[in-house]
Amino acid sequence: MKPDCKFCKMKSPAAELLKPDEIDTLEQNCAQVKFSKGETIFREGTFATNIVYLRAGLVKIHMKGPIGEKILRLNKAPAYLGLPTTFGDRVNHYSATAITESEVCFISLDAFKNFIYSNGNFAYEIIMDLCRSELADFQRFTNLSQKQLPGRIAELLLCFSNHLFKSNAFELPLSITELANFVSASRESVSRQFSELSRLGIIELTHDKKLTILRKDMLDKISTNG
DNA sequence: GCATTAACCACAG
DNA sequence: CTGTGGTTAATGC
Repeated sequence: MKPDCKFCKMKSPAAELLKPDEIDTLEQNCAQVKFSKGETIFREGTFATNIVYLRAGLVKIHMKGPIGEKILRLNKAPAYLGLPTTFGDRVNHYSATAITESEVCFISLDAFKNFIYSNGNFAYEIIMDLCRSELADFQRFTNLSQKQLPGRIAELLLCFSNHLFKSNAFELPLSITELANFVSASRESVSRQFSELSRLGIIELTHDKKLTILRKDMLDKISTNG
């Protein structure tokens, strides 16, 4: 699909700083693709030949661990999906899979590099973006490794509610098994934890994975004391 | 010891 | 893929 970068409403903060001639270059070096739920956008172990930008949708970033699959984070549009995997090495160190229908722009690596060399403001935005996600990751991984399971689950639900969906009611974007891979726990333990939270009246979870947070105050407490 | 936490196994829906 | 029950190893009081 032919992109229309000039008038794109989903430009990244960095791309907003590109000059008109650079936008033209971007347009000529960018391909827009739709992915449906469950489709792989790029796969661990394959060559990373493009910059991948998520302009719509929700994506999970995941990699194979010694035991099994590990979900590293969820990315909501707008976001670059593969900067570390593209600049850090020639092969992808992780995979990206669409969780909802998604729209992705593949940008030629050379064009993107040239923007970084020639446009300092652009480069600065990219660095900020990378730093913010590194800080968020540091926070998440220390919390993950030091909180007990109830705290990890509570934190995850609060994150969904506060940042991802900005609502107290939402549909769980991942299966229980995936949630377990996300918080580094067994699927059985996660399942039990949800039962427990329901039993205590803190959440309500229907069979079609619609979740409502009834007692956010309790979740906050569990997340903190985790 | 005794209690708690969470993984592993098995089996049913 | 989920949910539950039984069992078990590790850890803390």
